[in-house]
Amino acid sequence: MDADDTSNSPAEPSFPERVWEIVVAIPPGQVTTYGTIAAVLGNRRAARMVGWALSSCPEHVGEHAHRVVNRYGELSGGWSWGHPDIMRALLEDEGVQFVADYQVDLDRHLWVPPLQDNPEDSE
DNA sequence: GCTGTGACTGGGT
DNA sequence: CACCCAGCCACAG
Repeated sequence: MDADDTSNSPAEPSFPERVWEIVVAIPPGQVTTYGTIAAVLGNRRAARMVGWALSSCPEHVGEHAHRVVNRYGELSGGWSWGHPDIMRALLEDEGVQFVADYQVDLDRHLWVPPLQDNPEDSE
């Protein structure tokens, strides 16, 4: 059989697709980290891919991207809005508390998405 | 096709 | 929390 079969549609969600699904599922007033999303997807080391996915995400996903921060709760991708202050305003508007001008209180707003179906990653 | 870079993380110091 | 190092994958030059 030929390997070129574009008519086939496995409909298998790719990595960035799953990232966007989780990002848009983050409830208001809550935040999550790149590593958490990557871990739920089954690849904790894929945190970089999460960032890449968000940097190349559709506009509707960008509406939720402000709820994604790094492991220290810092607005690492704040400049993607033109200025971190914009991202901070969005989070504060949802009731998120900050321990610094550009650092959220993870101990209070850290949200963990529901584990996906990933038999792999036994760490 | 190799190299550098990146919205990252974890562990050690 | 800060700095250094190593691992991870995808994309741009």
